Order: sequence, then structure tokens, then C-alpha cells
Amino acid sequence: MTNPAPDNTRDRLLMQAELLFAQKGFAAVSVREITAAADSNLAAINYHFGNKMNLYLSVFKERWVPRAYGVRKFFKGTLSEKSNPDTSDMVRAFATAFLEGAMTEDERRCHINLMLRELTHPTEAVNIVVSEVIRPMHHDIRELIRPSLPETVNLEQLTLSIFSIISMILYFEFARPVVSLVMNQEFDLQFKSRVIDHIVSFTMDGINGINGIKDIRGLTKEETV
Amino acid sequence: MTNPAPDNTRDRLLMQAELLFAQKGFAAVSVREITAAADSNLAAINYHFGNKMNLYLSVFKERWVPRAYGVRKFFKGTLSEKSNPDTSDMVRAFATAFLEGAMTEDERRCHINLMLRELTHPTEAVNIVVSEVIRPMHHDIRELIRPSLPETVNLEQLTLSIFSIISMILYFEFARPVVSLVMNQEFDLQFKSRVIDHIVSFTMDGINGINGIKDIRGLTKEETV
DNA sequence: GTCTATAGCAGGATAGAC
DNA sequence: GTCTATCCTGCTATAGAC
Repeated sequence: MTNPAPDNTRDRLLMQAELLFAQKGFAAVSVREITAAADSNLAAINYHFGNKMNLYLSVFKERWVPRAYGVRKFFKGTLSEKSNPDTSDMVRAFATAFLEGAMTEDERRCHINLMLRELTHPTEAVNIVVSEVIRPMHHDIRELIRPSLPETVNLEQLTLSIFSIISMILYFEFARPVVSLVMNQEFDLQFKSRVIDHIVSFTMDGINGINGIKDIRGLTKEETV
Repeated sequence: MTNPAPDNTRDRLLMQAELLFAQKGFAAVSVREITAAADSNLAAINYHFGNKMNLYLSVFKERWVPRAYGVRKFFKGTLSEKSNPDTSDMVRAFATAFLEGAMTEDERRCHINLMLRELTHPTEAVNIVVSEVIRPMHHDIRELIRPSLPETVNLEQLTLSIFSIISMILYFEFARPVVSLVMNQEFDLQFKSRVIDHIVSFTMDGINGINGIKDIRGLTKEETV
């Protein structure tokens, strides 16, 4: 959206603050660092936002939430191109919106880092994140998938599945360095596309979706309920 | 392991530092806070560890890694009780070791928070985490599951699946508050046990494992509940 | 709206007595 | 090994000139 430096101080502060908070976290970033990066004066944050915490909240309100709406729009846009999308189309559209479309690489890293920080160490901003984005996102997907399931479907299980899809998407983005280290595999475009394939396949068929192969022993299953 | 306050200062410092770092992150915790919590003197950290960063690293070396070994041992212990465990037994044992066994609630929260911080914002400690724990963990599971798959199995897909299992386990632990908020469901023991069931079922059959319901697109799977 | 200057405090680290 | 006292740096926030 606003990749080149915006012409007004307030927006430059928001942009640089978002980048730095995402990279290092709230406590590890100083207002000196932000104002220097935004090429503005030390006092600018207090003038425009009152204090550092309020700047942090404004980042969520004015940058994070709008971008999340962009992801949602991209997701719905992709889906509407398909006539009669099935569940796997939805999962793919969802994963793609997060991992490939809708954002530049830097925006994505930034976006997911901020979200994750709020999930793991909530501040006031977590209320914005949950009510403006996570809850609607769950609602969207649930209502899209539900029609293709029997009416007797267990809603709790469906919601847990949606969380699981989200967990994979987030993990493969934020834990990139570790994934690369363990797999000895650069995170290039080809690999990312295979990761999305994996997420779709794992969501549809679990571990047995591997290569379309069925688990040999998976045929006999004793479920302890 | 050492729930009551250890009698020597060094261990008390390590214990309290771990708790605080896990709760708030490295930058947000002051040495004053740690020494006060450990009921020791302000100068104690510098005397015993040289500086704050080295204390952080020592927490990983002396507390986090040993506990991770404990989880691994618990996992292998559970498995060895089963004769001829299948893939779902392994996944269940793995999820259980992380989410129910091996640790007290506080230790678990602490353990996973520290790990997640290193995944999202790596410091020097990430090398310890990956080489001492994540890589061996992947090796364990991969070699346990592989025999039940055809020799032609795609190793990359298998590794991605293991990451997916880990991603769910981590997510349902660290994003507890959000899960509770969205589902309007307290995270009690019963719910946690349902979450483990979900992880196993999702890993085995994906989203169609819900309620043992057959895949609506026709790829039917034998299921005995 | 932007800048300089500075208040006022909390941070990590250390020296040296015991 | 532990404690007190203290240094110095860096922090947020503000007051007031322009």
C-alpha cells in the first residue's frame, strides 16, 4: 500500500513503528529508534500519538486491521473466481491469501509477526485482533465449509479444524528459519508453493495425503473415546 | 523438577529468570526484577552469569534443554507401553507428551513460550533449540512413522507433515486465550483432552476426520469408531 | 507541526567492603 | 558469595522556542 515513505510525519511514524515492532517487539524498540527511522523528531511520537503504547495500538488500528481486510478480500476474490468451490479450494484460497497473495513479502512478515506477538503475549491490541479479524475469519470459513458437511457435524470439531489450518499457515510463515534449517531447503517460491500444496493435502487427508498414499496400518484403527 | 525455591542463589536465579523471560520476553524483563523474584542481590546475576544475555542462554542450556529431554523420554516411554503402535498412537503419544504429560501446567507454559520466542525472534539460543531438540525430535518421529509408509514415500512431504503436527500442538498451547475467546470455552482438562483427540484425528484424516464423517467428495476411508 | 533541550527515571554493570 | 553504593547510559515524556 504505502511502500514509499509517506509525505506526512504521522504516517511515516506508523509505517516505521510497525516494521520495528514486528521485528523486535514492543519493549525492545525505543521511540528514538522509531523517530530516527521515520526521519522525524524525537518528540513527534508524543505529539502525534500521546505516548509509545498508543502508537503501538494505532499501528494495529490503522495499518494491521486494514491489511487484514485486504487478505480477507483477496480470499473472497479468489474463491469467487471458482464456480462451485469445494473444501480444498477454500483451504487453498485461504492459505494462498496469507502466504502468497495480498501482500508483499515484507508486509506479510510484518503482519504475521505482529499477530503472533499478540497471540503469545497479548496487550490491549489483542481485542482488536480477535474481534476485528480472527473471529470474522472463523465465521467466514466455517460458514463456507459447513454446507458441504452433514447437518449433524460437530461444530466444535469444525472450529478446531479451522484453528489447525490457521496454525499451519502461521507456523510455516513465522518459523521459516527453523524449517529451512531442519530441511536444508531455501524458502523460495517453488518451495512455498509446495508448502501450500502440503497444507491443502494435510487438511483434506491428514498425513495419509502424502503422495496420495494410504497408511498401511491406518486401516485398522481403534479410537479410544 | 525444582518447584520449591532451590537453596542456592544460582539455581533460584535460573528458575525465576526462566519464568519471567517466558512471560515477558528478554527485553521486557529487568535484572532488578529477576533478582528480586529470586530473593537475591542485584549484583548476583553479574557475579554468577557475567551479564543478562548469558543468563538467558544459561536458562536454555540448564533448564530448557533438560526439560525437552524429559518430554522426549515421556514420549518414548508412552510408546514403549504399546506393542506395535501405529501412526495414530505415535501422534497421540507425541501430542500428549507436550500437552498433558511430562510437565506441570506452569512448566509447559514456560517451556513452549520460550521455544516460541526463539522461533519467532531468534537469538543465539535458537541454535541450541534446533540442534539439541527440534532436529532430534523430527528424526525420532520420522523414523518411527516411515516404516509404516511405502518406500517410495516423499521425505519432504513427511517432514512437512511433522512440522504441521508440531504447529498444531504449539498453537493450541500458546494461543489458548484466543481459542477460549473464539470458542467461548474454558481450557479445562476435558477440553484439552478433546483437543488432543482432534490433533490425532486431523493428522490421520484431515478435516474429514470430523466425527468420523466420510469425505464428502467421495474419497471414502474405512473408519471404525 | 516541528524542533531543541532537558527533566526525571530505570536500565545494566561494577567496585569494593564484608 | 553476598551486599551496598554508585556509575553511566539510555529511556520516555514534556516544556517551550520557533
